[in-house]
Amino acid sequence: MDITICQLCNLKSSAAQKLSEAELGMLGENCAETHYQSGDIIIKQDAHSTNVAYLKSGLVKIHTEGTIKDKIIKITKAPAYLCLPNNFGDKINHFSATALESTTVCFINVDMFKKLIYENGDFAYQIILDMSKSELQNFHNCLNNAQKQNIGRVADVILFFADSIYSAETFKLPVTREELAALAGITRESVSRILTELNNDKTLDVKGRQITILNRKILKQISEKA
Amino acid sequence: MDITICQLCNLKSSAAQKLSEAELGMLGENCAETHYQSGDIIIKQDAHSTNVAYLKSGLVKIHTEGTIKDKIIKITKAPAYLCLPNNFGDKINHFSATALESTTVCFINVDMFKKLIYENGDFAYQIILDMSKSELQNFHNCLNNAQKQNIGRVADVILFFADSIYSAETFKLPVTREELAALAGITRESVSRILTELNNDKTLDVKGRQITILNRKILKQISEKA
DNA sequence: ATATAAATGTGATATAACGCACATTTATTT
DNA sequence: AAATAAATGTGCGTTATATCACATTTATAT
Repeated sequence: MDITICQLCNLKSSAAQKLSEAELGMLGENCAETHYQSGDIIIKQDAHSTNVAYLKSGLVKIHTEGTIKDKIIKITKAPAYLCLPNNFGDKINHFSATALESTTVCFINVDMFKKLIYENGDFAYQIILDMSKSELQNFHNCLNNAQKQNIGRVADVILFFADSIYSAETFKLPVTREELAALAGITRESVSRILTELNNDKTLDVKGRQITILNRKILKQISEKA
Repeated sequence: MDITICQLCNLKSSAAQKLSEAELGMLGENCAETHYQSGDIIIKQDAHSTNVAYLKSGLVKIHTEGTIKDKIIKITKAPAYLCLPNNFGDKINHFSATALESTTVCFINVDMFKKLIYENGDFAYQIILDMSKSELQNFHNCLNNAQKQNIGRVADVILFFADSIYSAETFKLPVTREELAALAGITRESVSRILTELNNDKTLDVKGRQITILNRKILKQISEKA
């Protein structure tokens, strides 16, 4: 395993920011940085979880390979730990993670990570905070996919990219229509039809993967009520 | 706040089992035990979260009050912390918790809980383990409700009660058809129709809320493939 | 014990969404 | 540049499920 200089890293997680110089030194000795291109698999479902994955830069999708179709659980932007729950308990990866753009991931030895939790309360608390936020986010998504009709789900996904990923009213989708469908939990065809409809409405401007929100108010209404 | 004698409690959480006598003493001084009857609200959505809720005995539903209909996120059996993510971050309850039977809950001062995380690595690690398991469970539910058709969701809920709650092939549902529907994310009418169907099939024996699994193999198949 | 409310079952109808087929556009490869 | 593959859009029939309406049973209150 390569040695990484965590002390000099300017993309530390909120938890790692709580570590002492000595602890960062230990972390660096048990940490390997890896680069991925769009489409590369970072974490493979059902494999044995060997390391904690920290997404230092880039964008990934967390997904499960179902018997029939893929379901995208969520899109995660750096900085973030990837699927921490994979690393505890049964230590089997319950999900896959795949890069959606050029990304950098630090793999941290689980035992070292555990050691830091044991020894540094500040670190442990930050991890708990992270997990709490992540779980609430997941609940939100889950509810979303449970009680809305298709157009509402699509509106929600568009707003998610605009607000949580790009912080912009215009952006290029990092996913295919197929993936957008897997994220919203609907079919590719329905995504197509709905985007066409929202484009005709002048709620969105859709040019391939380039999306511009033209009427945020309406989009939000659709997301909330439909 | 009443003083509770945590040292003598024989229903300690896996995390609390890691505490020293002194720490248990502190915990007891910041802990109040409350009893609830079926239907009583334990945690109210949107309220300010003031305490960590530990479910010492009983059964509760975690739910959100949507604009139109209620959605039951999950059913939680003692022993378990109730919605830990509510207590960190924004400290607003994102969910409600309501008793489904006679239950006992210990309310623990958040600052004390935080102190224990900071000071006792074993405790912190157990909490992280708990949260990991809980999150994986939630993901499972979420996927369930995302990719199955109604009969599969109902089969899943029945298997959940049989395996995770009662560990028995015959049991009395602790919920109405309406709540069963809110849990499966479908309508009350669909639940009725499906239970009738499974009863006619001889997959289940349905007598009101008394359910007996007659053909587990088929039920499992339905749960997995439909 | 009777009255009232809540929970449940079931038919008829409406509708959202899927699945299929195929045309068309956009990427990728050779 | 040409050829191949992948991604996307769209019409149409099918289907699962919601919704509405009302009968019936079960629970709760008076």
